[in-house]
Amino acid sequence: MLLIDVVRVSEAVARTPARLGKIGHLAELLGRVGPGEAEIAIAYLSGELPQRQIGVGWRSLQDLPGPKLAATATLTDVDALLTKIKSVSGQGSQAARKALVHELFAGLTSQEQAFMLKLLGGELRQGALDGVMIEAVAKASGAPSADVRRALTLRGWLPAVGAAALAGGVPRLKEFRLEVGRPVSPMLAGSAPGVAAALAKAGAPAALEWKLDGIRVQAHRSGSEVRVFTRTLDDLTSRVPELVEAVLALPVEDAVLDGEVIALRPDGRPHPFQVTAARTGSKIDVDRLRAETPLSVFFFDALRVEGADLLDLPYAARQERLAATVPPPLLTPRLVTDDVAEAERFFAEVVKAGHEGLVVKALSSPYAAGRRGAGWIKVKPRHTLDLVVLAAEWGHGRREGRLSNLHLGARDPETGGFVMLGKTFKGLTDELLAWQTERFLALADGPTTEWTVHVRPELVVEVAFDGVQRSPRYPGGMALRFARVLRYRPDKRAEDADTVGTVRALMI
DNA sequence: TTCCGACAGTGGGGTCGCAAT
DNA sequence: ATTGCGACCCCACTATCGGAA
Repeated sequence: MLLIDVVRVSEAVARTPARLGKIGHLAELLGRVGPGEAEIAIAYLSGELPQRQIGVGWRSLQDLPGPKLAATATLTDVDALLTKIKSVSGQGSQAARKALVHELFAGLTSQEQAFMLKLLGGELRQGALDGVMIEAVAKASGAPSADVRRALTLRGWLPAVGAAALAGGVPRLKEFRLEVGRPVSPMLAGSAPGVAAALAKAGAPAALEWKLDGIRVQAHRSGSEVRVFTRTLDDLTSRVPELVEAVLALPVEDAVLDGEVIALRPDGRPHPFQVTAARTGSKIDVDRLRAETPLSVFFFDALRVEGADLLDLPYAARQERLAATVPPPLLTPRLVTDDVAEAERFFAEVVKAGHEGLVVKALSSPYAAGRRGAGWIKVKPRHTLDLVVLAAEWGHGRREGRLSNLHLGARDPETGGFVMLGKTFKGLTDELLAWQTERFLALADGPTTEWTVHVRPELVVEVAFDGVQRSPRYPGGMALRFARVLRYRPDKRAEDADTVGTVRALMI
């Protein structure tokens, strides 16, 4: 199949707003792709590469050669070149990689170049990712989408699942099973503004588990072999020896467990997330780091124990198997209750202990991987500040032509100026985007670049955030974590905004 | 007919490893 | 030694479609 065929379908999908329409376009193409190229087509059309990452980002995509006139590149040709690009590493590799990227683009028409640019830049934005592609694979293969979804849960990679479905339908999909050593798509949590709302969603009684601010881990053990995977199914094994040892010490030969690793201080309170991230992100000199910043692990689910798959069992039954497998110090603290007041007390307790919050879990829900359903609901405390808008950046995609991303500042009473604490684009409705674009242009003042409009510091905005973290980037040495706009405060002036001192007092 | 669950899009801060400067 | 880039960790929120109620 030619690349141009895929490009045309991608463009049609992007033009079609209706999901069913997108699915129709995708399924039509999947119906005519050959078995050798199905995986490539599915990957490209869901914005991914069969190679996953190839070490080429936006910077490596500058200064590309001009287009060819005739579209002759096949999917196989392009795939082979991408594999070659990925395989290049070592001294002088950047020049070699650049030459190969050059070669790739020189063989494409301008239409194909535009597509590859977006695909490699991770910005395909055609309104179809895994969720839509699952339906397209189902339609093209004749298999129920539930079977496709189930296979994806167990395999974690849709192009492989889709190719199998197209080649062999339901029987081939049924061959995907939970395998020790191969990661499963992890179950994710939705969110609720408070404990009571979360209990209402999950249905009482529900289980409340501590939410630890660390790294999600899926641990697989088969005999003396242990492997650990992250939320995105990357292998983390070599970076977390403590976890490997803990799993090897369990009284089972065969298990798949879900949990969180976190760096705790000697007094048992958690380090800031940055400390855990730095520790789990390092693969050099892990033994030395381990002595300085040991990791603890807390498990909260069991997907398989001694040959028995537990995914379809209700939460309560999985908990029983977990408790029978893992010693109490390695279990995530939890409480089962239907009493809102008791739940609120538990929430206050976990926050006081320095942790992130709670995850509220329905007792009956199976391990529904990959979807943020109502089975698990997270609850976190929320801070707010009144900050001053210092500048705004032009948006992209559906926010094109609107000033979108706000630069937020706290008042500095000593200098009379403002100290930038970070940016946010979250919480803005279309109406608010239109309003602020107009307002900011009227307030424009100071240096204005291609992307940024600086404004007179007059508008006060109420911002919610999860915490204040140490920052190497911003002048105050601190930044807001997960900042989002709640509302503008036309009733407040810049002199009424919160000060740097207030923010500093919130830093961990 | 209305409601609501699932999805895609729009980006945020921080850290590491690696290659180039 | 320092810097820039790419890849991953953590993530919140709104708009929209289409099936459920």
